[in-house]
Amino acid sequence: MIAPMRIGELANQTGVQVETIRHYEREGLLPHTMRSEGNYRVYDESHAYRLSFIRHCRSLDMTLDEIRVLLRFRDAPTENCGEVNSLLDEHIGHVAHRVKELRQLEKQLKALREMCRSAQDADHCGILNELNVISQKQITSVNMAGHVHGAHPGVRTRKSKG
Amino acid sequence: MIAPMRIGELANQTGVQVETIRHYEREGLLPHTMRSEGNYRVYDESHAYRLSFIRHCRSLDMTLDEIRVLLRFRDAPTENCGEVNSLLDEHIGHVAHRVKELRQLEKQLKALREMCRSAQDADHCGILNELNVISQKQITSVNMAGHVHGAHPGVRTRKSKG
DNA sequence: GGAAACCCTGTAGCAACTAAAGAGTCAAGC
DNA sequence: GCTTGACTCTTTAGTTGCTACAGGGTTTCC
Repeated sequence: MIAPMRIGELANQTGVQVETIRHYEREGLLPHTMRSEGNYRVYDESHAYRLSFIRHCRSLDMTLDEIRVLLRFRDAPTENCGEVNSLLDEHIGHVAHRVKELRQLEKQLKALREMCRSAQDADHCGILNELNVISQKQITSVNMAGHVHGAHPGVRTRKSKG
Repeated sequence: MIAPMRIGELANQTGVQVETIRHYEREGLLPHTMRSEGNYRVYDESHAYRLSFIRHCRSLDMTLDEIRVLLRFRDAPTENCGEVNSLLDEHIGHVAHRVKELRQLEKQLKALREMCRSAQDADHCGILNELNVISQKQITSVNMAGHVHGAHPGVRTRKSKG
């Protein structure tokens, strides 16, 4: 039995925001669904699965483009999946690269932090001094090559309207 | 001797793109400078230092907001710099957190990759099957908490106009 | 004096959403 | 039968830190 549902229920079932679902439709990751008389989107279980698939890929930090490729193979089960493998290999490479970068960064930051173990006047603050001094040298040394991102996410502060 | 220069020379001296410099001015990280007769921005060494400071912080993956705070203390050298310390501590925390996340992610991806050691028909592809199966469980398990970002950077492909 | 190199402002694009405005739909209660 | 509230719709703008135009003005050099 295929239970039809509206976008709100799909959102509840999957834990994905309503706006995000509509966004995925616009982006072509979810199909344009049937509409009810009142022009509401109508979903069933298969959409829930597809959406979960997408979110799982996202939780693995894949881009929507990458996911698009995976969905293509998911939709065409007889095709050779070598491309799936190489996509994943590349993605693993990016993640590994970013890990290396961030660990280096962590080291640098901790060294910097050591410059000022206790709070003092800012003109004696080792941190600010150090940031001033090194400036010239390593600009763009850690310049986010690859595709695994910098230090700041979507910063979902979620201040909400509580 | 303070050598005045225009934006292009500042860009050359610091290795920062012209547009980026203007961007920092708009964002209030660099001051609105004097203008020449022809309405050109006029810079001196102090601007170069400030810009290098900013870029160094950026290379440490700080946000412009964080850098704004640091600049405030850099500009007011007599204030207590405890906030500088805690800003850095927080930032280190975010980076460390993201490193942990990414290493976990790397593990997951490698495990996933093992599901399909050789290319085969997609309906037998262990990767796609696995992505379908796990879907339900760990949605939002790696959900980019903190502020150290996901797997994809500004993707500066830098295709350029060579 | 004319071309090349530089600079200006303003706007739009990237990724992957998130939020909000302004309107329509639907179920329940009085 | 009418209102209230929850839900949904589309469209648009905001987030971050730039980057890349378009369509002009200025300077410099030959």
